[in-house]
Amino acid sequence: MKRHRLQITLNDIAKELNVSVVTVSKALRDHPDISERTKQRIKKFANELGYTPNFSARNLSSRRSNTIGLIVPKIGNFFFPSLIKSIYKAANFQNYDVILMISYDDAENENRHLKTLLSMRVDGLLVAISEKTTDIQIYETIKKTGIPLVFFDRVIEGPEFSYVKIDDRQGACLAVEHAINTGYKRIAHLAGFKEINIGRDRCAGFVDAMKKHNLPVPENWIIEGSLNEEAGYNGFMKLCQNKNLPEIILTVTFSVAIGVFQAAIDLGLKIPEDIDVICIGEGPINPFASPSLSCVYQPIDEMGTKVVEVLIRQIQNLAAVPEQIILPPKLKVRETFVRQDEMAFPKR
Amino acid sequence: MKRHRLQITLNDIAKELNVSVVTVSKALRDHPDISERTKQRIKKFANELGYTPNFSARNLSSRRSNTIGLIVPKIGNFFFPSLIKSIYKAANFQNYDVILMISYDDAENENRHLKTLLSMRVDGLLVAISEKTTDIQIYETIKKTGIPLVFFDRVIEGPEFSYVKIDDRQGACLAVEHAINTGYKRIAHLAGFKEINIGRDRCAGFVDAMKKHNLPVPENWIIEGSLNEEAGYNGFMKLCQNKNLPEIILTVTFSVAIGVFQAAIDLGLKIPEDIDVICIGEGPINPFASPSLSCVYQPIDEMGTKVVEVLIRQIQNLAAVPEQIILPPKLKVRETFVRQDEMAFPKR
DNA sequence: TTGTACGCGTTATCAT
DNA sequence: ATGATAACGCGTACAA
Repeated sequence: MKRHRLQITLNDIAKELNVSVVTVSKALRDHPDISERTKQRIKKFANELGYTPNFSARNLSSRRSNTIGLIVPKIGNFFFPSLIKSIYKAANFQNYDVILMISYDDAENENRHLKTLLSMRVDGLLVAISEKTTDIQIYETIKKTGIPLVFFDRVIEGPEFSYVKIDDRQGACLAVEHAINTGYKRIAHLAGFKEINIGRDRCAGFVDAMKKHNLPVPENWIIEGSLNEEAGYNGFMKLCQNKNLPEIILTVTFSVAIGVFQAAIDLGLKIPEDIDVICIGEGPINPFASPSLSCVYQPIDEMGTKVVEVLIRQIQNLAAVPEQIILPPKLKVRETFVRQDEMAFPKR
Repeated sequence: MKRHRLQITLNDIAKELNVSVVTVSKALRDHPDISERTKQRIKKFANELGYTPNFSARNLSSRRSNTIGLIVPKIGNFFFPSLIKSIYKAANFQNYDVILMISYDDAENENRHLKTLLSMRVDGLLVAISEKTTDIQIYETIKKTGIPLVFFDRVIEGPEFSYVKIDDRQGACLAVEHAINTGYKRIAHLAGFKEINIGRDRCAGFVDAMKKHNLPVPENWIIEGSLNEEAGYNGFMKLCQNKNLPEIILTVTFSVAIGVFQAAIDLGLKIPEDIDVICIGEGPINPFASPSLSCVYQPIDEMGTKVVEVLIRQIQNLAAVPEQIILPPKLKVRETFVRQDEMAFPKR
């Protein structure tokens, strides 16, 4: 299996042009050392030969990759693809390439990807942890090694870590208060697991609002589960085993809401007539589907921009201490939906 | 901006353990040369130190990356995320890491990503071209350089290229014949641009079926556009400017169908009562949304598996000539929907 | 302005 | 079973 793919190197160009490797290297990188004339000559020739710099060699020698690693738990929903786009945009603007990996909400995958990205010596890491991530040892190690690391959305809390996230607690609270203002009193919550900040905080916000308005929360009206459609489906089914149904359900994510819709179909329940739904986070539920799904809007674009900002500050050693940014959510009564992914993507 | 991140190297371990670098290298890679005892000793120590092999150095020295580059046009729909998952699975199973890049349907992005991946010296490339890709020069160059390259779904046709795709023409034909069998005669097509195989072939299939059944196709009932929601929205609006409306519309993609649904809402048209829709490709349109959206199912999983197979064959030089695989589509009358992205993700 | 020498961390080859 | 040496392709420091 010996292959000889003739990748052009600086050496090849140098020999051919009767100059030194260094000259070629500098010329191609627009180093001021080299005269405009030779630069042009070298560039032209390199181009003709189809020269592609060797990332590894460059990386090894310069000890910089100009690359940041990005790990997300999933891409099958609305939220992360939008966020990824925003991160790409911000990173490219600063001349960083992004290497994207998907953990599929699995802690082992996440670990493996972290190691791969570390071995690539990315300049920094952007991570939204998986739902299953409980062992934070690797992150402590990374922290110790000094590699810039910023969490977003799904974060590990602790003074030593940087992150950018939504104020989930307030978000949930907003949603519930909206429901209450609309006239609902019997409210249930399909929650995320307590192990992850999102599940924890949003549930706390739910409880906050209910307490504030002196509304009771039957124990079995808070159902914990994953953050995906399946959890929504199962959670709703479970909820419906009770004799007394709530009037409205707050779901921890948009995906969970989708699952609820599906379950409602299967049970022959109409939304919002029989039971209503409100959720945190939005997505491409088609407007014709539910006339009434309100939600708490997450400032996705701002989050992407901010998290890249923070990371780059760290990469450039401008941030001495961890930064923790908490963005405000906003209530949004659904009208129409614009899919961010279809927006034009600006050039670098 | 001088940073000293102490990345442990083989050398560090070697010195500390009073062995040579080579021994450490071999031990960590389970080379048969090394005795079990020293292997254990070295591995244990390396672990304690948190050693992470340097991808670049390894890559440079071994001239293999064990990595394949993957470029997709978008991730904001159902199709590509599912496909990506299937590709990941297949690639990981063969011990390849995947580096994913997104072109956002922009030819420049695609080019830039290709160069980045080439510079990383990935072992092979998997590409679904952007809607805007017309200049295929870079692919010819890549082909000449001998780097394994396999297109999927959105492909560049030509005997010199390998690809795995759906039989789009037959798919469209199937869809239209289903519509005809259902009783529809007045059928329009929101098509993709002719520049891309998908737009071309699916439109041809549409025409095939109409001709076969002696049904007329008014010129303005074939409307070309992009493959996204926006195109569906605009296309439908344009279609509705005609005096005579079709009974059903075949959309080139699922995303386009979504756009049609949205436009229908805005126009106050009911689907399927006023006008029906059928499409190629499926997605998470909620079952409660449209009782009648049938579609042509694309064997996503098989496609992902196959394309990785073909690529790895090429990487291992087992395929002397380009391979072109065309998978059969299948008509699917929608009942319920299972989101592939939420399926369990098998470990490597 | 151009070139020389060396090192980056790893692996392959060839000894011992 | 273990080790010395030379690459891999490029960038930096310094010399010419």
